Amino acid sequence: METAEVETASADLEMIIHGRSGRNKPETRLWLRMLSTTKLITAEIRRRLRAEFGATLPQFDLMAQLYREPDGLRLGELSRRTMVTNGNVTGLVERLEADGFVQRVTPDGDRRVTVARLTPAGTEFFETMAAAHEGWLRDIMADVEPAAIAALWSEIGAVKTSASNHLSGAAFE
Amino acid sequence: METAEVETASADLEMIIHGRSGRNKPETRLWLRMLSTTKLITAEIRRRLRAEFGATLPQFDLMAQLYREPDGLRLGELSRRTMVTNGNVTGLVERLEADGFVQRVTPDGDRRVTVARLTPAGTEFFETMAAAHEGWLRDIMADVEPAAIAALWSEIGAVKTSASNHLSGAAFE
DNA sequence: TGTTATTATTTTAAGTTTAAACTATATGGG
DNA sequence: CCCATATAGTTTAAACTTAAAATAATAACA
Repeated sequence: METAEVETASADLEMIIHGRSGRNKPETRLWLRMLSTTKLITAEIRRRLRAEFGATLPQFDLMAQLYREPDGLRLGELSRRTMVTNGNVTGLVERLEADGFVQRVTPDGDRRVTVARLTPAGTEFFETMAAAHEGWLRDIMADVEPAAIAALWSEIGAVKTSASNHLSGAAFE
Repeated sequence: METAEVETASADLEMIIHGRSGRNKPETRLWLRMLSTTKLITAEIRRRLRAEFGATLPQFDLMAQLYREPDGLRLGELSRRTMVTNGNVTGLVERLEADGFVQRVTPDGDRRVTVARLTPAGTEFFETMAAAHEGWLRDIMADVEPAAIAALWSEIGAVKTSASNHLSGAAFE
């Protein structure tokens, strides 16, 4: 080991801002920790999706939404539910359609609308991935007390509600 | 208002997987809520950074790391701390350098190395943004009890630790 | 019936993202 | 000195991302 250079080791995105030495307000500290934790887990799931299924995380998310709606969803609705912009959904659906997992239909009534739905192959593929996904999360959170998991779920709900009520921009309801 | 169509309203990425009706395991439920909350807040901060400062979130994150290290950081170290891939850091630093906020230097000892550091303009710019950023977070979490914020910080720490200990891929320590 | 506005989706431009391949250095033996 | 190997960054290809502009179709209504 070299000289000084204390080495923070695990990617620390935390204690980033303000006082130049990490004296942040509680809200900022919490946010940085939420963000880094989410990034960590997201990266892990992304890696596994790719390695085991050759799929990307946004594809998985999109298919997850369609899985719950056997009749399919309009692209706009899909956009809201996945929290992905409109234009983005277009591309995602295109690629998934090319892979044979999703199908696009324009209903009779309104020709502006496009409805996307899973094909049988897409349904089967998603079910396999979803089962694995669930196992990964159990694994990733294996060292967390069940009580803490429940508590977190509810407390994060409060954060989500507060955030929803203080949005500036494009956020309805 | 049309017909039935219950309207989940706020973008629900939650209750996505498994049972086709939202009967997920606690770990999955927690994960989906963490993810959607993080996405919500991230989008809000991104919007405000862009609107008020014309900056992007990754740029802000990168500058935040450099701010803490007046002597600058090697690009590889910067990559680890921001949790952004190597190649990505290259582009980010390039653009920030073009804007005059960051400066690149190759030290004498090892010509493979590039160290990035904030310019005076970059430091000043970041300080302004950081102050606003802190205020936004206080605003966003305004309805959350201080005690809950503290509890969350510690419990999410447990999740982060557990996740760190169950990584499959490229994650050292 | 013609606007005018609204809604649904696509396109565009710029930026971010990843993983993998590539280019220089450095370093450590023979 | 030469070669194998490791290290630091950059480049590349494909995908994702956003915000904003552009299309297209429908609805509203004077």
